Amino acid sequence: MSPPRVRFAPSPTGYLHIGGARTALFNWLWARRHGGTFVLRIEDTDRDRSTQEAVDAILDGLRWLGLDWDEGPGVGGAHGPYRQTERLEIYRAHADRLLQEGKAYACYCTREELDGLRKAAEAEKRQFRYPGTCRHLPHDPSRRHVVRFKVPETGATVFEDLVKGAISTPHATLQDEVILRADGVPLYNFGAVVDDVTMEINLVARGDDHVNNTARQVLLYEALGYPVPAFAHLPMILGADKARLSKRHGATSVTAYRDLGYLPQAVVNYLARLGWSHGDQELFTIAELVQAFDWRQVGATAGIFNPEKMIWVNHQWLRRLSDDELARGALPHLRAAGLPAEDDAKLRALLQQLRERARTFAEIVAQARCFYAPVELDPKAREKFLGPAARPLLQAVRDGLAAMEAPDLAGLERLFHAVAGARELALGKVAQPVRVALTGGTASPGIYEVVLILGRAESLARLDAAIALT
RNA sequence: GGCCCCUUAGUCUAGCGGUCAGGACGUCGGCCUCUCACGUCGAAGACAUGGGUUCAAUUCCCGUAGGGGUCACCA
Repeated sequence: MSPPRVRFAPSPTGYLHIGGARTALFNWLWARRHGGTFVLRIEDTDRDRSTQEAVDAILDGLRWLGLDWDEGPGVGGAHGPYRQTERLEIYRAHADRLLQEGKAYACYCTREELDGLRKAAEAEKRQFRYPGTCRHLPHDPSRRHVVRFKVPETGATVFEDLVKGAISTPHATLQDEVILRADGVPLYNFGAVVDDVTMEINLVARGDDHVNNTARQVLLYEALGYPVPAFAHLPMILGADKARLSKRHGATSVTAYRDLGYLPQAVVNYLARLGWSHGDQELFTIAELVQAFDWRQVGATAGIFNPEKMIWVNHQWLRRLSDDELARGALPHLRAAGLPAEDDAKLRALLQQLRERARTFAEIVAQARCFYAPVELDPKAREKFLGPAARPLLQAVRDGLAAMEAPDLAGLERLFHAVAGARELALGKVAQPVRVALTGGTASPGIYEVVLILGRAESLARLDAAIALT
């Protein structure tokens, strides 16, 4: 088989969403696996809904995920342009050929007439189908017209889908559809086919909301006399209620996950495993994905997006980050939250503690807050741990710490054990009040680490403040 | 509604005629322990349903039910 030429062809009507990202990912993986070409094409023929901002947002999302394209906007290529609105002559030429060969015809029906017929059909609870009004009319180029493709009335078109197997569509369910508007802008099926042909795409992988378009497209390839590419239709990604994933289900844009503090390789990992598998393996590096990906392991069933699993995957990758990567990744989020963090020893020590406890950069920010901002006392924690009984304990720890010139792990351990031991208390009886005093809450890294990260002076200050409250 | 596709635990999945139906997220419990987390040990939890085919069906075929998709001068 010749090297794959695959494409991702979003229409720029919004940001890059989770489903689109997975489609792009699978295409990209296949191209990279086999040394093929990944083409990015912008399908902006819906002029009312397409925007440049959306184009930018989509490119932005793809770049963040690391899905680089070999041909397309910004990088060019031998099959450009890569925006459909810049390819109008190409569609026109192909439509003219179909017209000349009698495989398509000019249709003069107005939108209003058609809408009327549609409404009538609906009133009678009939399935609307274009009646073929203009199918045999002589062509009059001077009249405003669209171009309609002649679909066979009988028979069926069958194609072999790489993930779903043979799919058959009876022609009776099809109709002579419009392929070119009066202003020369193509409709989806025609534009996609002409582009895929001229861009030499040999495998079309897309969401399975396109299965019903495929027969029409196959018919178009055949009418145009071009080879039909292979098809792979990926099952939809659904929300927890099994409805198509939408804003109702929470964040659906890729960049939202970036802002929420997810790692791109984690998003890629999760998305890859949603609908594809490789034995029992859950965690994949990008390189492993490229090496293992195959259409045969892509499942045919729709998948439900599970935020809990994705956050787990993210945690796995977060924990595996090098110290440098972790600091570099966390810093922007810390700063964005208004915390005066620097890439210094304090941050490194903190992150070392947090990487096991926080699953996203957002959680890192939440857990780092009390190390960079004044203590926000949790009322419940205060009530339970900062009562009168805590006073002598806090005082003892405070005095012990004040007596240490350079606190270290061993010294602190001795101090806490001494304070607890002298009163025959469990260590926790001392550690918890101190924890609340230092962090404001009941959950944190180990108490010695907390003291060390805060530093002697700040710890003493917080202890004093807490003692004053008891 | 027509047509197309799909159906293993709450979720993602392994399975490709004979398995105690495996793994992962989540959930619950034990251990570890200064809290949380990590780690670790363990538990509950699935082949939608009815017919075939076969010595044997989760696996192959048909029906039913359920879910999804699609029926535009949107993509």
